[in-house]
Amino acid sequence: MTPSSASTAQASNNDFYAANDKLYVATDCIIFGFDDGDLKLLIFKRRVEPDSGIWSLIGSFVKIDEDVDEAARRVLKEITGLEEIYLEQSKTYGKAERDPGYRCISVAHYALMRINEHDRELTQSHGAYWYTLPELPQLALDHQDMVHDALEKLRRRARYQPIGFELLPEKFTIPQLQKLYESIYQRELDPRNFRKKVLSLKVLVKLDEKDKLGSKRGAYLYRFDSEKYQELLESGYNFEI
Amino acid sequence: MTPSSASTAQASNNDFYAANDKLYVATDCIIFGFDDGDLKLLIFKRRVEPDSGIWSLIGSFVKIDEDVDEAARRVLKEITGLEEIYLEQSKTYGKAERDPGYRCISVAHYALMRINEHDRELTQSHGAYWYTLPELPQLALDHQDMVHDALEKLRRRARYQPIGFELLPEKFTIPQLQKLYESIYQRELDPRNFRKKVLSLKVLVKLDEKDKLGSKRGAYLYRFDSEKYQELLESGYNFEI
DNA sequence: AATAAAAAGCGTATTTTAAACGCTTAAAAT
DNA sequence: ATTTTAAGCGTTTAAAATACGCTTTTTATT
Repeated sequence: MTPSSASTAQASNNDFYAANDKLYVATDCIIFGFDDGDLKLLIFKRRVEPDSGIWSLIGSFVKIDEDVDEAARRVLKEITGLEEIYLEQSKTYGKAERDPGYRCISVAHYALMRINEHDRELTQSHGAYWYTLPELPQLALDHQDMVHDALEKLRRRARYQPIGFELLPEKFTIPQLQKLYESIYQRELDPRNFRKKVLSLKVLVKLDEKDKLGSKRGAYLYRFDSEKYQELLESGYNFEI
Repeated sequence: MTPSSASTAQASNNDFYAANDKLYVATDCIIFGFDDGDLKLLIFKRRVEPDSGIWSLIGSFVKIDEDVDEAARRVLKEITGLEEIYLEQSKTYGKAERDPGYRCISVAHYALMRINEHDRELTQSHGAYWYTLPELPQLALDHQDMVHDALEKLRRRARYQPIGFELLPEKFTIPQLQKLYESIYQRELDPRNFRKKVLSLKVLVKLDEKDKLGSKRGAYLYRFDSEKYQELLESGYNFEI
C-alpha cells in the first residue's frame, strides 16, 4: 500500500523512491527586520568547514514528527530567542540538483521581526548578522533566489495586509511607517499623501506621547489597532496601503 | 556531514530523521478548467480499496531524482495527455499528521487548462471528472484546503497577470472572457466597463471572425497577444484586470 | 411581415481615488 | 533672533472606477 495522499495516479507504482535513497526536507528562513530606516535581512556566516565563510540563510531539517512550519519556528526560536514571530510560507524549492550533496527540498518561510526585541548575543553566537538589501553578499545554493522571491511576496502582501507593523516597535510614528514602506517598495512616497492614506484606514491609534529622536520637532506616536482591523476586515473593508 | 542546504542551525544536530522512518514528498494538482461559463476542477474518484469512492485531487510522489514541479507535470501528462500546461506552485502542506498512514508532505500546484483540448478518454480511464466549485464533493485529507488556497491564489494572481487566457480557447469573445472573470471572482461585472477595461490593456487582437454560438447577434473573436504583453511589461506597464 | 427580445458594442456622466503641491507649526541649530 | 528641518494639515488637479443610456444585429414570436 502507498500513502493515501498520493493515492491517485501513482497508486500502483512503487518506484517513487529508490531503496536507500533519502529525500530530505528542510526549511530555510528569510528573516526581515527594519532598523535605522532600512529593511534588513538576517543571514548567517558559516564558521566551520566545509563551506566555512559562506553566507547563507538560516535553516534546518524538518524532523520526522514535526510540522513544517513548526520546524521554521524552532529555527527562529533558536536563533533569535523569540517565540512569537510573524511567519509566512514563501515557496518550496524542489530542483533535484539544488543541493549538490543530497536530494533535499526546502520549504522557505519568511519572518518579520522587530530587530530591537531579539537576543543579540544569541544571534551573534550563531554567526548571524543583519544586512541591508543592497549590501547583501552572495549566498549559498539557491538562497539568493529565496531572498528574491520572499521579497516579492512580502511586497505583494504588504499591499493588502498590514504586515508592516510586524517590523516596527509597538509604538511608532507615521514618518517611521513611511520609511518602512519606502524601503519595502524601494521608492519615495509623498509624506502628505502617505499620512492621509494610512490615517484613512482607521486602524491607527494616536497616542499622547511624542518621539523626539527622529526629528527636531518630534512626531506623535501611534499604535496599530488589530481589533479595529479585524472588525473592518469582517465588515468587508478593502485594505490597501 | 549533513546536507549543506540545512548547513546552519542544525549543522551539528543529527536527530533530524529517526532511523528507518521515511518522510515522503508528494505533489497534488489543483486542475482548473473553464467550460460552459463555469470554472471547474478536475477531481478523481478512487475505484479501488482502501478509500474506494473517496474523491481527491490528483497527485503523485516525487521521485528521488525528479524536480518537484517536474513531478506535477508528469502527473498532468498522465492524466490529461497534455504537455504544455500552465502550472504554478501553490503551497506546501506539511502538517505531521496530515496523512494518517505515513509522514508525507505535499507541494500543491495549480494548473490551468483548456478543457476542450485534453484527452477525455484518458481522464475518464483515470476516474477523473470535472466539477464546478459549488458542486464540489467532500475531498480526502486536506485536499479541501488545497482547493481553497489555490483558488485564492488564482484570484490574486488573475488581478495582475493575464492568466485567464490559459483557460480559454485560442480564440475567444469578450463576453466569454467576462464570464470567466465573473466565475473566478464569483461576482457580476458590468459588460460595458469590462470591455472598456480589457481593451484598454492593448493585449487583445480583434479577429475578422465572429462566434455565432454564444448569442444571436454573435460576437467578434479575439486572441491574446503575448508578445505585446511582454513588450508592455518590459516598458513598465502596470497590469490589472 | 412586423415586432419583441436578447446580447453586443459604443458612448457619456458621475463618483471615487490618487497624485501633486502649498502652507503653517514646532523645535533644534546657528 | 533667525535659519533650518521635518511634522502635520490642507487644497487642487488628474486619473481611474463606476453607473448607466443608447444603438445595432440577429433570432424568436405573433
